[in-house]
Amino acid sequence: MDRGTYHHGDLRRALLTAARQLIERTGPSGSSLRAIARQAGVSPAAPYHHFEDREAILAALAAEGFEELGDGMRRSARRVREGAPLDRLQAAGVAYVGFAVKNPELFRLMFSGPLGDRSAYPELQRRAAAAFAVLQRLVGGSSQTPPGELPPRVALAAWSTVHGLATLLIDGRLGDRPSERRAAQIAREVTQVLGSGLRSFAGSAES
Amino acid sequence: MDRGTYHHGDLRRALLTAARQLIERTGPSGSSLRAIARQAGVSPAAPYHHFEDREAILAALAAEGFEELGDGMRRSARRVREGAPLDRLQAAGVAYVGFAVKNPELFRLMFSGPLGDRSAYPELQRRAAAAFAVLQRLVGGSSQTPPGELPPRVALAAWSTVHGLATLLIDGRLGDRPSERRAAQIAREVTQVLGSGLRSFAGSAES
DNA sequence: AGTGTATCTTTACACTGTAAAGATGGCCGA
DNA sequence: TCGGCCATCTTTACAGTGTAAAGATACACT
Repeated sequence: MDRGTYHHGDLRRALLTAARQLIERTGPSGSSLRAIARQAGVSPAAPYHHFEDREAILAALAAEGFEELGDGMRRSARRVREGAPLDRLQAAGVAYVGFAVKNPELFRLMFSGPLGDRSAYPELQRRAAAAFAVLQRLVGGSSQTPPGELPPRVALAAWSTVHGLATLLIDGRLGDRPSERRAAQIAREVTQVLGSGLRSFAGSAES
Repeated sequence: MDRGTYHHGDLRRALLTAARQLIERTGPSGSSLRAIARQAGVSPAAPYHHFEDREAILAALAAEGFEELGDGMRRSARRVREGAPLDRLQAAGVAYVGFAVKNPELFRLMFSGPLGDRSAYPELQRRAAAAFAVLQRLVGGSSQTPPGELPPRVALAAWSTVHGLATLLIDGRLGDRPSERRAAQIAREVTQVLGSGLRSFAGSAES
């Protein structure tokens, strides 16, 4: 088969990498459909044979991002195998923030991106849920929440904290964007505060 | 004097309210400069006499948002005057989330909005810092952090948590966007987890 | 080899942000 | 009271955008 070796040779892939370069270099405003096509060396209308929309390109990009984010958290958590469960949760949280600082524009796209109706991209939702499930498993919840349901409050608190810190950092709301090393340090400090809270909840029943 | 009663009668104000309506109704993509001008009943080029840019309009809108956000937190915190400091902090956090759920598009604009170089709008930064100072005061820090400096970790953790929860909620990442009442309940639950963490930190020295 | 069809290009249109030049009408000094 | 000034708004124009429609190209399969 080897689909994707017709005229250009996997233009779909080429468009995605072009888009990723552009979005990280010039922000979402610089990654117009035409610019992406230009970067990939094709005409402005060529992408329409591989994607519904300009939005669809961005949605595919975001889906990739969620995949990487989930992988990163899993890897980090596994590296502290000997540690307590909370240490593994913290490692995943630090990885979460690290991903955001390393790919700020992609991260923005993945969340508050210009994707209007998110339910139009089920694949995107699926991968986003999978990324969150990593955190949730580390908190101790057994299975993943079906999309649309609220996760248990502890997992939600953990997610909120790292997510909030990540967006505050990349939006420059805490001063100039920090280096990855510095970001990791900040993330450790903040998650430690949260960890104290989680420990207090260890005994209580969850609603 | 009464500046702003020339031909149209305070077009600047009219443009801002038009923009606010549009952004909340049709998202940021629907609030083009031309659409704003149309809604205000003027020609597409008229806004340029009151704002540098399309971005400048959005920046002014965001600044208003921060003002309202800060006021809302202050008001909520003051209403639980008899409560413990942590209760007042929680009230402010719930107000933070409430504001986001009530004005989702404005909230998005205020933070990860399409404002490229945020340092180009010092007024915006000033008001954003003022809003954060409210949270910081409630945590117990005495004065406000100069912009560019990292706030003490406890205040940062508090901010991160409510901010993260707010963005997760309005981005539909936790299922359909909840009602204001439901959002407040979720916010209370999450901030309670955080509160346990803060209590544990009450005695430690802060770096 | 010949044909079908996915892929890509060309062309076109409505829309965007914004620059430049012209029109309008309220305000201030005479 | 009047004349002129100048802020305000409009008109016109241009480059860039997303995307629809029709035409060209070249691979794949019979």
